[in-house]
Amino acid sequence: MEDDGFPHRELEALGYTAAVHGQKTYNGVAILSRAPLSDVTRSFPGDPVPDEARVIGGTVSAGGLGDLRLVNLYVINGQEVGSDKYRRKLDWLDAVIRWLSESHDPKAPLLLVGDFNIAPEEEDVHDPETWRGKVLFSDRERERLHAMLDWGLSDLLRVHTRDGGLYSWWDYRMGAFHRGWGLRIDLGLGTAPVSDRLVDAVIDREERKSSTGEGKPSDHAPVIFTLRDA
DNA sequence: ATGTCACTTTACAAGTGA
Repeated sequence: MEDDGFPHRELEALGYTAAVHGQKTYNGVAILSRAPLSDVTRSFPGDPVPDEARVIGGTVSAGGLGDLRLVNLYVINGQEVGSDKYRRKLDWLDAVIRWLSESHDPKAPLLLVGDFNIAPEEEDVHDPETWRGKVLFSDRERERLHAMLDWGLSDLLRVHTRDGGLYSWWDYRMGAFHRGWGLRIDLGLGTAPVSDRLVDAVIDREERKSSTGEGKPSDHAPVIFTLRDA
């Protein structure tokens, strides 16, 4: 939705403050916080597509944790390897990596979350042989993700487990959820001050079931990270 | 590997992008 339609009042009644960067149809990101939120930024310097609402950042002042810089990304999907959109995805990821290294400190608490539209490793894909070389799992996309990790981030779900089958997205088509055809493309990446405080990382697969809620689930499931106070 | 879904337009179906 566009920013004008966002239900700020309803969320405030539930104790949340929200920073939004919305757009009709596709794109749109937000941060909801129960702790004070400041220094909200939208898009980023060097963004090749600044008119697409794909990035929002904010500083969460969460009591004992101290100030945490939170960045929420909606990475370009890329459609198909070899397409113009795929090329645009790689270029956009390169710009994000440049922005990270030029404007952030790997020693400071930074949490990068969102729909990365990239499955990092084989255990994050239900059938690596089917997905090898395909969009969401191609080598060039995964290289970009590894460049982010090499800069100084940890894939938070992987801090405490190497288990496979921990997926966050299942295609609506082909009964993919029922057949277990999932991918882990929704990630949380944290610098050392964040990963050091990670208590737990879980994916709430229940939310993907059509028996949950109003029966119209998203194709993504929530990914939940719990951090302890400093 | 494409069996769905939500959204758009000059709309009352068909294309698009995920």
